[in-house]
Amino acid sequence: MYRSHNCGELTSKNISNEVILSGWVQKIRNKGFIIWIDLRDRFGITQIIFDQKRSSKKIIEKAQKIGREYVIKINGEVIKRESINPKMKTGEIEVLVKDFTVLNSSLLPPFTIQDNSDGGEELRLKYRYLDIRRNPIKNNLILRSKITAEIRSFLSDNDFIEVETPYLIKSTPEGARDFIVPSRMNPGNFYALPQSPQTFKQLLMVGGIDKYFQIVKCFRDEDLRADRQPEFSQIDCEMSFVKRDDVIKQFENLIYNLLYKFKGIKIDKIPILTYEKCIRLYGSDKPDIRFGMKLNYLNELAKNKGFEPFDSNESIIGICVPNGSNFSRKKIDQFTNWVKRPEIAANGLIWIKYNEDGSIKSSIDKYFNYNELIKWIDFCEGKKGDLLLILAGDKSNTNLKMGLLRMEIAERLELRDPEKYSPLWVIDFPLFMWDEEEKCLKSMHHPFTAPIEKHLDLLNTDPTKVIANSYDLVINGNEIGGGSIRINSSDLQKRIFSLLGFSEEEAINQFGFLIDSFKYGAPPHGGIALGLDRLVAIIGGQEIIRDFIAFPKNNSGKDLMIKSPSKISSDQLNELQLRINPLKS
RNA sequence: GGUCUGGUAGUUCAGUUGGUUAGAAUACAUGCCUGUCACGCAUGGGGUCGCGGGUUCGAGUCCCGUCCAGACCGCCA
Repeated sequence: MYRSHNCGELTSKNISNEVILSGWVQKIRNKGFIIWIDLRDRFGITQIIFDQKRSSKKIIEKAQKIGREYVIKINGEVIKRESINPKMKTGEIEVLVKDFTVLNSSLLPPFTIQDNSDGGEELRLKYRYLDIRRNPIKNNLILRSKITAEIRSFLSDNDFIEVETPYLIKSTPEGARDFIVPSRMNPGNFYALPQSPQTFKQLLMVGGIDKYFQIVKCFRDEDLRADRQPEFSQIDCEMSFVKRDDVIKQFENLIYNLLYKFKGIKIDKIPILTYEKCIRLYGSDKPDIRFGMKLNYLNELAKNKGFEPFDSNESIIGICVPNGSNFSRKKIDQFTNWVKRPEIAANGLIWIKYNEDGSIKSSIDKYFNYNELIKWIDFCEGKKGDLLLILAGDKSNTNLKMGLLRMEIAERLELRDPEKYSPLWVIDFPLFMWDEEEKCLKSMHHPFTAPIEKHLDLLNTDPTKVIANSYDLVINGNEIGGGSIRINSSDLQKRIFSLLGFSEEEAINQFGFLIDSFKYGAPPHGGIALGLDRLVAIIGGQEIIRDFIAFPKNNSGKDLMIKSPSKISSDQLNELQLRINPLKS
């Protein structure tokens, strides 16, 4: 028997019990007359003790050879500690070791296995199996497991059934780059890994499944970010005979349940904002609404007053930074430099301090008088002590730049409270956007998204104005999920493909199975997909998803532990009838 | 594909204007310590300064190239 108890459960109730424990050596405190070892397993830490007075010489000598991260099995008696540790769950007791076995020794780990490890990111990924022994990672995985279980039970209770869809599917030009898998039995042909089970879940609706879900891996061959991995998990759902508000209501309940169960927070009804309003008020389609600092459009007040930077630009936008009037010149310059970086490429940042004493100090004092500037501050809903920051630029992107600045300021001022949760539905996205590079329309969401009913005619006259019957779920500035009511008519679907520049032949070739299925009584349907990794990270109070995934990829899409991706043998290439043809760079 | 930042002890980092034997903390080893729990004290070992080239009397430090890592932009229907 390896253990009678785990390392997290013994308390003063167990005093004088004979127990067997197995685990890893977390920490050795050798005082000479006594050796204490913190023994760790998944459930916790129990202090075990070797004592000159109470243990045999042989055991103590043997104990001297134990090292960090050795796996040992001990048996002994639970005793009350002479000095208790109130910080530990098991802090009232310790186990006096009668005998022990080294089950396995350990090399010295390359970083400390502690909550605050000294290990850097790269090293921790290379030795991920050691990193997982640490509480922060282990607890993230436990949280993920619990959230996943909760989601499964919620959806099952709501009559959803889980159906698996294939991973080896067909590559299509729409959307992100596919990961490609060569087919040995069909040389020269390739499977693609799914970016989402989109078409399959729609076919399940045609198949009468009605309410489907799947917690499913999806794959996108695009560059990584803190919140983006090439393989990621989605809570993929689809429902039949629903309208937008039915889907929103159903998943609002799910989010309510999760935040209540895991954070103890009862959220109000989730607000709904249109895409147009999001962009106008926040300069983003995934705004963080935990804090204010909304965008204000100052054209009417500030233009044509003889200040060239305003007069020569299409858009003048201000935001009020709460309690920003006491910022040093240096701090404001940091923001100016930030917006001047090539990623933002603003010309400059104008600042106006509305001091606590009612006075005003600004970078444009020479051009505007007190009364004018007060009007601007009023217009931007500023109050004494605030700082008004203004960007001027093109109509098309100045609001987006201001949106980025808004987030940067919030980040630096720590306005993004990790204990606060502000979900938001964003609706009424445009169905299409114009791709300037390829000179064609692209789907904003995906080509199976239905337009809102009253815009069906607009498809023929002005497709860029058509609003999609879609919805995104945003939490704290993170896009957690998105979905739509789908097209279920083969004619409309064909029409959309044609607007996207597909020839009839291409559309049939790539999505004929879906278009055909719609001819056999496809019910009205819609759904949503939530990013599980992001959702778990957000509930875990973070925005970096990496540590909520057991074995993630690094910034360059590599697994540093197994060293993938890697070259394959020439035999494997031959079997697949493939040849590597390096392109000149 | 682009911009920026970094690479020095097992680990995390410091290293001034280019100048003697490259440091700290932590980890590790040894010894001491009669209740530790971030134990304490003493001693000790530990370096291809990412790699290659250049400038120089002299390079961890300056220049060029390259590799690796991270953040961001593009990209991510």
